[in-house]
Amino acid sequence: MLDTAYLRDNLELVRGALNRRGVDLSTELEQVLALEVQRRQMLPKLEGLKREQNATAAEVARARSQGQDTTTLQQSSRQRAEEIKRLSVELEKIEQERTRGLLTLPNLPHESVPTGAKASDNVEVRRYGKPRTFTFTPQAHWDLGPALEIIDFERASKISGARFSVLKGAGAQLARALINFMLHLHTTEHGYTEIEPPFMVNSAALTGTGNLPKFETDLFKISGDWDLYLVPTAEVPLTNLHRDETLHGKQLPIRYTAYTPCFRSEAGSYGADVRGLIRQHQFDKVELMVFTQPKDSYDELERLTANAEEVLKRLELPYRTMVLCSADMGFAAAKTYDIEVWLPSQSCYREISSCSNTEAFQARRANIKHRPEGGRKSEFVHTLNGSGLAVGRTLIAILENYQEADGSIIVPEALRPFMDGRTVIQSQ
RNA sequence: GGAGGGAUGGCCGAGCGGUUGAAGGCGGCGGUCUUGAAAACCGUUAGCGGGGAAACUCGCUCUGGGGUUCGAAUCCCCAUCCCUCCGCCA
Repeated sequence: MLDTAYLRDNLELVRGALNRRGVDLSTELEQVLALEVQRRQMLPKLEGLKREQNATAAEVARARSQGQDTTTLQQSSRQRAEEIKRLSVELEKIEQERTRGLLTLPNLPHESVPTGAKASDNVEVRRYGKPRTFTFTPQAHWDLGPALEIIDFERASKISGARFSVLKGAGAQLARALINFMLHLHTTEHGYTEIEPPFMVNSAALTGTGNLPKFETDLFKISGDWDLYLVPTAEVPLTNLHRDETLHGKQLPIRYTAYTPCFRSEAGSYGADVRGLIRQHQFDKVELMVFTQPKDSYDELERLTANAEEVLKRLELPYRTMVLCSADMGFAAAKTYDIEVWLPSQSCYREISSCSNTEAFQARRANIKHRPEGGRKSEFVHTLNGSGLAVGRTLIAILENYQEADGSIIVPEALRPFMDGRTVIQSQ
């Protein structure tokens, strides 16, 4: 959510920033502005009436204690009460609409974000490792997995449908090892506290992160008389951990990591990545999440991104890091780095992590503040999140990058302690 | 699923129609005393939104929403959450 005071004072800046996103939001913006003007006209009027009403009530009490007649006072007060009632109803309607409008406006891109119109305008900022040269034609994971009997797509579709998968034997073990490896790295070396959150969240939590009200169709909602959705990412429960709280300045930064499954409807992605594990309705992810003071948030974004990249370095997987252009960023983000891992079968880099600074956008929605040390006034924190990493896609990258001519998979060294010392995955 | 009991400031806890934004305690902050500290004592200490350069000032807030009333933390209704007991249960 954008700050209305900032919006009023920097209208042209806001217009320009929103335009950079490549969608025309001027109608929504004008509507919010008009409602804001109305609100600021009505508020003083209403407060004046309330002040009079309070004074009258005190007067009644005083007159009574002196045994005086109060019927005239009470009469005028009763009339004023009606007027107050009428005005508050009107004001509430205006505020509701204003908030609704505000909730549908995306975050403003940071000034360091390159302007662009599409994904191909994203800018590479660094690259790690060299894609391996194969002496044979590398297979895709959707061939390798079933051949090794560690991924089963057919049985998954029997029990759940398309875009689901079953991991079996060494495949299941590999996924579990990846989760443990990532959590171990982030908790012992990167300073994150591990959280196991609920895997279902309510609509208030989803509004806090920006998934609602605009993107309900991306979510799986629990049917029946429940205000619950399956988590699309651990970002939602982690960010909302401190909803409606004022944190102490010295507590910050707070760093959380969590493993959760993630559930996404993938509405509108028909035909895209239909094969394999790339785009599933359910996938595992280890998430990184930071609450920080505003002045530190861009340093923290670099740190968090480096923490995610470290996973790939340890696994010796080639990757590149992109800064997303203004049009390719998510709704809540002010700046986003995507980390893309090399997939030999596709001869290209594919997204495996997305690390964002949302600045105060989510904090304002979720009402998460902090009181700076020594400072009097509380202010909103900045929140950051990133995948550290998507487990399914990491598993794909390992299968494809570590495959041998015979279809077996070498287990990356860093992972072996988490795989009971196993060094290779081959068919039985 | 059934039967009860709760929700008050950072925390504990009083208040149960009229200067109560809220006693008291704890905690925090400042001071006196002390070589320093502790103890003791004194003082101070909620948030949010308007207006104002500021001093300050107005409004809202006792889980949330609605109602009664000139006036609600206090009375009534609804919701949410928590607790206890019973049933069921990984």
